[in-house]
Amino acid sequence: MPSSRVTITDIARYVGVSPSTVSLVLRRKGAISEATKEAVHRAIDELGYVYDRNAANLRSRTTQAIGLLINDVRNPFFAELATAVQEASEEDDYLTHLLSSSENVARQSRYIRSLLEMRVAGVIVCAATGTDREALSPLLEREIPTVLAVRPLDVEGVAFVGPDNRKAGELVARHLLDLGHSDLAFIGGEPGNPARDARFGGFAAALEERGVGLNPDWVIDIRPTVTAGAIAIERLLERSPRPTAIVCYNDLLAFSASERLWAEGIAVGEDVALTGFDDLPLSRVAVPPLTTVDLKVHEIGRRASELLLDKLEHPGSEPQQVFLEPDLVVRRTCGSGCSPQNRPTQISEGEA
Amino acid sequence: MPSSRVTITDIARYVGVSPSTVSLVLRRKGAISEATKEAVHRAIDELGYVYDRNAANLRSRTTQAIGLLINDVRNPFFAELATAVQEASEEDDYLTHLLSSSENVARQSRYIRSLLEMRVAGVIVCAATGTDREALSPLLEREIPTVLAVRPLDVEGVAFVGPDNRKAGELVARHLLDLGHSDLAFIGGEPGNPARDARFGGFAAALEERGVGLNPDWVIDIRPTVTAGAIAIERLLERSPRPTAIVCYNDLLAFSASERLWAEGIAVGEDVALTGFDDLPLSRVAVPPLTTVDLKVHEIGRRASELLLDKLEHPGSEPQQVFLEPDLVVRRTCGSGCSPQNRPTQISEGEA
DNA sequence: TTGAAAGCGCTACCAA
DNA sequence: TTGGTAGCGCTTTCAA
Repeated sequence: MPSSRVTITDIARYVGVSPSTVSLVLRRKGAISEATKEAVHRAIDELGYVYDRNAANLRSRTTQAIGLLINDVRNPFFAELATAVQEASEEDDYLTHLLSSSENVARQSRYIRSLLEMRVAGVIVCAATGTDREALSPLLEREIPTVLAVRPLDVEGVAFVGPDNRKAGELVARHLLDLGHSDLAFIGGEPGNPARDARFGGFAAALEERGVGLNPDWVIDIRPTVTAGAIAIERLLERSPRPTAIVCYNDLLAFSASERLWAEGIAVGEDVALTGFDDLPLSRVAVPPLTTVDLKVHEIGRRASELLLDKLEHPGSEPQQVFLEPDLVVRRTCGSGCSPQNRPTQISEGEA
Repeated sequence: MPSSRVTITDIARYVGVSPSTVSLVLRRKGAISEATKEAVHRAIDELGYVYDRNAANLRSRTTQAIGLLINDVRNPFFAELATAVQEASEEDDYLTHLLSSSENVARQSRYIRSLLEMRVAGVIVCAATGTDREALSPLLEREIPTVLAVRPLDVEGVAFVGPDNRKAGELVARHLLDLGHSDLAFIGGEPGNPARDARFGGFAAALEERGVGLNPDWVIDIRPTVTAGAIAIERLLERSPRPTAIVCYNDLLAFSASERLWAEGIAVGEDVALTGFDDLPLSRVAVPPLTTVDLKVHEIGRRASELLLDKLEHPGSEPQQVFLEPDLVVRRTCGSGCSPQNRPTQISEGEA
């Protein structure tokens, strides 16, 4: 069995047909008789032929591939998004090239270039923190079909799919207010980050709506690293008076906040209420299980993929902006209102 | 500015040199005068040229790309591995094509085919559960440089980089024994899974070494899903007598086990000791912070990448088997021996 | 230090 | 239902 230099021409010769016929069989195009189809496939097996996508892409000047640029695969939220995009695009026979910038804008730019050089048909982008219009211009100038996911960006005429962050902020705030809290803190994220601003905006609006004051001492801005929650809690504990409920910018941050409170002997869910945003799989098995907002990542990924593939089939359509409705998920960190169906036993999937 | 149909020939004409000269400039090869280099780069900017990697790959019959096939990006352990591989291969100017099979063997096979069609130079594989020799044969038959990572497989002559799982098992068992425990349970993973068997093997050996009996009632086999820990704990609690220490197959499993124990009113770290394997970033901020074994994922990724790239530069070298030394990380779930440097405040990176 | 020409493996296009 | 031929955009090879 010859190594990987078997070409379509070899197959053609072997079967006794023309290269174009073999190509048609390979692509399931045109009307080819069952007999030749079979013969071609047999030859492929026998000669150990492997399709050369580089040659095909070059000649056809198209690819059946999209790029997915995400800010960090290590964040479970975005890993889930990536999985959803991969699955959805696979259904339409597109391959997803997944690249993780690790929040590094320079690396992100290199990856955009790579994607361009590969001639991907389109790109889905969860932009790294600090990305500006300029950074995306290689995509926009060449009019590569692009959809922004999760992280909105101040760029005109680009499609977007993400959560309704403002609504999410309102949801937690109202829940906490309904539980009788009126001393609410908001920790994590930095002003200027659109997701943080929208969540905080919804949060603040809900307070105002109920005539509850917002204590600026209880708003802690901090870059959302895995350790940030703990630091924010430390700062918060220095304040006097202290809040009775703490809204965290995301679940990851809530975990470290929760640990810090526990370490200080403050019982989360009893002495203080705590919430996150995202609803990671891990949030169900946190101790105590975290009350949070399901941002529908999987659906975001699916919709982003659908939007992009749709754009590829039907160019020239208006760029859509999709904001998915979030769901409040009440668990144990708020002390009450816990519904029994949120018990961990109910969880059904996810290999460890 | 013309769209992406600008070719090397256009650049050549614009500058007044030949296409081969432009090609040489692009690849930083040959001896080209500074003047022409500059002129070429200017032309590239002005005409908006984008290198066509498909054409280059076709002609040169090689690629500067490797494939990374992982079983699940949603598992933070493997997300970290992916990041490490990406970073390391980037240093050698290789692009990593990251594909996550989600533990689906059929999908994994499709991805292997895609990688082959892309003509990647080599592949790193974290095999999906259930993968056999046959599944990797497309790679092996064509002698594509391959290195298995994390998950060993019963395949002759293939390079491997992973943790020393047996050692890891010994480490936790000895720690627990040192703390005075003699009633130890082992939960999660299934016999036949090499990682589980090695960890369990080391665990059992350590008990035997100290003359401590192993109660089969306290060995719970279960597929390591996110919910498995809780289920295993439920089964364990039905037994009588009960163990005083519980070793979990991995950190994710330990989280749900921990939550379940908490829900039952059993204080982890006081009433019972609990440990995991992996040392995920989240394990430091779990409540209580999880005692576990650092399997050195990042280093595994880096070494796997180095091994592969080395193989690409120097073919014909013997396939190496690298087993990295694990480190015990003592935190709070064992009740004692907690060193202050494991406080969450010490964590230094990772965007949430 | 640069150029001319051939050709990588495939698909497009037209013809039969 | 199939075949012939040109050529996608690059690199290789050899020559100047």
